[in-house]
Amino acid sequence: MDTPLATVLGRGMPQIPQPRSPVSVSDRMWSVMACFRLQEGPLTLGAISLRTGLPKTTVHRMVAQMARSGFLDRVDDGVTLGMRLFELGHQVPRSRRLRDLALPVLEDLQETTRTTVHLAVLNGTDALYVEILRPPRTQPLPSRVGGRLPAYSTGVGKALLAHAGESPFAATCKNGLRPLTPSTIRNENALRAELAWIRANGVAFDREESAVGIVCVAAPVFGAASKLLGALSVTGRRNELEVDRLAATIRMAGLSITRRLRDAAAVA
Amino acid sequence: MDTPLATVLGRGMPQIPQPRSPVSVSDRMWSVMACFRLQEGPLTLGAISLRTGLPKTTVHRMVAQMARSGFLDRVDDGVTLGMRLFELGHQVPRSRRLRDLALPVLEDLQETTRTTVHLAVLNGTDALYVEILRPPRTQPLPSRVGGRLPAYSTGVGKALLAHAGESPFAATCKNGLRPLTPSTIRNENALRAELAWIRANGVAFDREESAVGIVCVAAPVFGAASKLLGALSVTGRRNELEVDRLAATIRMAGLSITRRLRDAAAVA
DNA sequence: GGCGGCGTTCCGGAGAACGGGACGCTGCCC
DNA sequence: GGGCAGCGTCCCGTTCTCCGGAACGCCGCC
Repeated sequence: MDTPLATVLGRGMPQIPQPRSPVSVSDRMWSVMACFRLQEGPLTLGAISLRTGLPKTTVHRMVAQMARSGFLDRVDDGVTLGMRLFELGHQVPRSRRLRDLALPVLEDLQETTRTTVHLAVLNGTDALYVEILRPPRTQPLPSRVGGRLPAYSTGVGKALLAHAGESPFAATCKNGLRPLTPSTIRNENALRAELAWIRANGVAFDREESAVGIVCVAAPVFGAASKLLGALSVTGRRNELEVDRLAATIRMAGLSITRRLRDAAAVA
Repeated sequence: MDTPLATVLGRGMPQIPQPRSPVSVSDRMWSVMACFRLQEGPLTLGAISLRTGLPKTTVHRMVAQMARSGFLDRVDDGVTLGMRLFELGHQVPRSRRLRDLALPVLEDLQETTRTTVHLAVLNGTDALYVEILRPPRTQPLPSRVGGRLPAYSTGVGKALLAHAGESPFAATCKNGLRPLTPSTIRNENALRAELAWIRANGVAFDREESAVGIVCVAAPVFGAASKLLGALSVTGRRNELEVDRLAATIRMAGLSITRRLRDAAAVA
């Protein structure tokens, strides 16, 4: 994500005239798409060239091709991600199946708790939000469907990390624990202990670890063969949400979804 | 969409040994992604090879590259669309901006009418659903976020088509009007008249034209400079929804969103 | 008029993509 | 057990597509 393509390409580092590691077109296409940021308008070819480190000519050609294929859209003065990507994104089965089966339970949870409900999956070392239900007419929290946060710093993320086995944990430690707030876990051993606690108790708490003033309770969701599929959480402002009282409710919701997933798997 | 890649590639037609029209990798990648269908499990390499018309070896290599880039995910026994696509799909600005600004109004509409609310944009000659709000605990309608239907056959679609200018209308006629139900408009002149009526009245009705037993009322949404951005609709079962009584409400909602979009554009 | 930035076109060179062919594996059926 | 169909994978010579520097036309601005 933050890897500048120049690194991947072995460019922008003139001091080392490496034979230039072979780069697939697929890599280049990815890097072009990845340089679009949320909350930004269209990008010019020049901007894309700058961000990817690809020569202007190359960007020109690739954008033309990708626009023909529908990956990108040409708008009045620039380029944006294309509607075909929107379409494809909603067909990704990993998120889709989970979401569809979890939705009724999430709705119940949303209605009984009157708070914001999150559903997330683990992607690399990040928690990636798959669905968010907000109570109508409230100041929305900053979380976004399709957005991601480091797993160790959020409730859903820790619930995921706790049940995902050793390798994501190791990767997390290797990446380093950068604190988002004063309360974010910043120590490998503390994280290990926290995850053990989460495994033992079936819920994860987030006490202002991802954003100041925001707290949350989360529980994991499993599929057939006890495979970790995702996690759900209830989130709110510190003075409006009593996380301890909701722990049992969230665990319950997690188990409900797990049950639904297993039943669906049995039918299919 | 339904174009077999073999055609694009000039393959599979041995009788004409054309010099083989040049095909970009981007096209091939697109065709690989496009052969995944909703409600389907993972595909094997062989299946992808079959659907795209690409040689097995080529598919093997491309899938490997695309999986490395995150476009695809390798699962136990096959390949699926990757989580990165999910992520990218949610950043597409055309749908994102519209959705974000329309959402509060859609929620109000959902709450006051207690029915399913749709938000869609025009993509080619199809209506592409960008957001759907369903009343909790109801039998869901078949529509899907990220799904598409021919514009001429749905309420939102006709509202879009009516205000999209001549070219989408011409394309629609060229594609042919395939009826989805006995009530679907199947005549070019009838469609033209219907669209004129919609422009004059500001709302579009769908009386079981896209699915038997399903009716809907729709209205367009415009942005700055009166540019058509999308359309919204309220949908329900024939015996539960009185479309005529809701016409004014939907028009009102459409205008509210239009206003919000203009205000937001003025600020930005 | 000079200039910086934009998007665009051209074209020779080269390296990534291509795909036929062959291999090892599994599961199925005679 | 042998044959076989289908799977994923690997090898490797060919070649076609991608690559990107250079140059161009265009606008808006000091």
